[in-house]
Amino acid sequence: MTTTNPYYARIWHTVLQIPAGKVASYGQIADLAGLPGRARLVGKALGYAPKELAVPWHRVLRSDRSLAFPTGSDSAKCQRQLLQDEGVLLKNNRVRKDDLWQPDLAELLFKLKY
DNA sequence: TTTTTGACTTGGT
DNA sequence: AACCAAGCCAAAA
Repeated sequence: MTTTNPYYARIWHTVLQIPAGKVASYGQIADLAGLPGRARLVGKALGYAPKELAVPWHRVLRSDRSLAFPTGSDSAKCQRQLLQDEGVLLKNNRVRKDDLWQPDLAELLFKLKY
C-alpha cells in the first residue's frame, strides 16, 4: 500500500525536515530524499501522505517558487493560508528567495538516518 | 506489455 | 518576466 511504500516514506521524512517558515521545491526534496529526477513522484507522495504524520506539504512548491496548484483553487488558497500563518508571504503567487530552505547536509543526513 | 498521466524541471525564445 | 517544448520517470490504466 502507499503508506508503506519506501519511496514515499523517504519523501515524507525529508519534507518533515523543512522548518516552519521555509519552503523547498519538489525537485529539491526528491534530491535530498535520494531520488534525483523524481520531482513528480514527490507531489504524488504528498497527496498520499497519512495525516497522522503531519507532513508539511504546504512548504513544498515549484522550482520557480510558485504554488503547484492553479491560482484560486481551494488547494492553492489553503496552501497560501498555511504559509502565511508561518510568516511566508507570497508576492504574486511567489515566495521570497529568503524563505527558501537551505539545509545543512550533515545534519540532514543524520536526522534521516540513512 | 504499452500508453497515458501528472502537486515537475530546464532550456530556448 | 512569461511562454512553450522537451525531457523526465514511477504509477495507474
